[in-house]
Amino acid sequence: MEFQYQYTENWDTFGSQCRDTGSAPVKQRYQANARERDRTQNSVNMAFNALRMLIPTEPPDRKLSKIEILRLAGSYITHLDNQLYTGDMERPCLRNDNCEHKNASMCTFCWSTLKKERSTVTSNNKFVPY
DNA sequence: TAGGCCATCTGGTCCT
DNA sequence: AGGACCAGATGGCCTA
Repeated sequence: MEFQYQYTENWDTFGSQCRDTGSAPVKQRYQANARERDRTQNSVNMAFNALRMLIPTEPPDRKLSKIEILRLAGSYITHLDNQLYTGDMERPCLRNDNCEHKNASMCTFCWSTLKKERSTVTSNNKFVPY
């Protein structure tokens, strides 16, 4: 492909280029690129931002990559599910034997809460964050 | 400098 | 036919 549909803010300039090349598909491709940009920015990224807002972190404004958002969201759902299962919101949600993880370790979110509550965590603490 | 992350472009596929 | 969605490619930026 000789013509590169690089992003430009100036549609007038781009339009004239289209006319110069006499290529209608070029304009269609440009418009498709613009739609895809808009979809990525306004749909995909906003969804990631909305999901990010629901994930507690320390500090709260910690920067998360998209893959981290997805992984932590999954972990957080598991955390909430565990708390719902035990019905105890005060104690850490230790995993039970029925879940896929056989070891009784503390989840990231309980671990984070515990660290905030205690100024120091003793080295012989049996809980292992996952 | 290598690796991770991201935005953007692109072409294919599916849907209306 | 045109738009939405998706995945691969690419290049730029940032950080350890």
